[in-house]
Amino acid sequence: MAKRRKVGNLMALAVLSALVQQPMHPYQMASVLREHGKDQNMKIKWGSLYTVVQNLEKHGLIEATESVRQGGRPERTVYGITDAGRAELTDWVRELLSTPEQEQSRFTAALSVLAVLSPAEAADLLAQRLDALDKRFAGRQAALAEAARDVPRLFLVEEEYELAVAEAEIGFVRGLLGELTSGTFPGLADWQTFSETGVVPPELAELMERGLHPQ
Amino acid sequence: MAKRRKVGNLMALAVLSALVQQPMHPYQMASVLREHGKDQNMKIKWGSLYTVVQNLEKHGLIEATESVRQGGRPERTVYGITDAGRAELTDWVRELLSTPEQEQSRFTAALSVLAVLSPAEAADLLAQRLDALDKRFAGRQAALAEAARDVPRLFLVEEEYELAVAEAEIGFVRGLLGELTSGTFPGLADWQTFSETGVVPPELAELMERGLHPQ
DNA sequence: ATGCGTATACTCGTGAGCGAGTAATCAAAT
DNA sequence: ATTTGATTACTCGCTCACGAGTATACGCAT
Repeated sequence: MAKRRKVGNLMALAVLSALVQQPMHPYQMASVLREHGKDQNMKIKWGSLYTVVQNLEKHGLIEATESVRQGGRPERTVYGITDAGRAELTDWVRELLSTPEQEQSRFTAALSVLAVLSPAEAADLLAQRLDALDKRFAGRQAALAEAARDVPRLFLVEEEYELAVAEAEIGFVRGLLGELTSGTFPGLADWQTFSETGVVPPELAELMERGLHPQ
Repeated sequence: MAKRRKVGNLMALAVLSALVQQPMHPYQMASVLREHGKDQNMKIKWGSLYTVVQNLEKHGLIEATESVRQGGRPERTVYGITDAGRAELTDWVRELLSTPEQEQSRFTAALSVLAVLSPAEAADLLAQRLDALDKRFAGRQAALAEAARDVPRLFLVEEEYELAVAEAEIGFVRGLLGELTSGTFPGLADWQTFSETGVVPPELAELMERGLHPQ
């Protein structure tokens, strides 16, 4: 599934959703997005913003409505969403919502090459991560609670989701770290000797040959 | 933090980790990665693979050791990792492991524009997602259990992590869906009338003006 | 012996993504 | 009065990612 969108960048989604409210010029989009806390999850890349706006216009999803100049400032082109744009927006949301897609996280990548470090160092680094995760989580949770006082849930669900996932990551890291520090992680001794001497334990060597995930 | 890597693509990490085992040529890297189930999380893009290998060589992290031709096949260049490459690998893993970075997920993006759909449709789509998630989760869990019979935990942690996160997502979606179908989601009535009539409830209109996340 | 499908092993062109730079305006400070 | 620093508002050009295409060889059937 996941048909190719004319404009695939997720920033395009944000732009379309901003323009549904009212027409605006690119820089204003950025401000609005920032106000709505979208920049928390998605850093605003200036290059992308203007490229995306161009592409959206090229594909008729938005259109330049007017071009204002105030003072000696560079001219600002105001864009509005078209019917095609509105259609694309809802269709896109429908797809994103209904069909999960496995995305590659950097932490997953790190875990998949965990064996290049020694167990002790891995534990140390995981402890650092856990610390950072805990702090960040507390902050975000507080901010969410604060916002929930006057913003309806509907506009906070994405943050709730992120926090749910963050909590799961914290749990996982805490668990793994616990196993490493308590020494209950299975195969810890083999990993230890391998990292010290570079010697691959015999039962592992055989696995290397035939591949880890045989069908 | 997160200093710019000379080669930033995560496929480079996979390549380096493959070359730590033994020198090989690009196509073999792909095979090895596929055998180790890396293609599950990270689809192998041929263009990227060869670009990444080139870049790694350019920056001295790997080097061409020999160039074999067998039969009339195109010549295969065999690459080995350098000391600089080994250093980069461990340094990179250290960073990835210790410092969390918030990544933008497509589902988060979808949730942040949830209001463009009607509550009923949102519920319907979330139900579809939940279904897909459940199926995929069961499959992956079974595969993990199967693999765990002869592969050490050390090489399965990344899949355990993914499953932990997947479980959290399932829980979140199930919860949200429940609130929508049972009607207990706060502000559901407002959302409903807005989606039918396009009328923004007064207490919301005011929020729009001053921004959702004021500092 | 010849055709056909599949595995091997890349190459190349396109286009997307983005950081760093630019330049004007405005407010406050010296 | 003018220097400084922040805010507004973009532009440019490089790099990177990647899909689709290419071409050869091998095995198996006809």
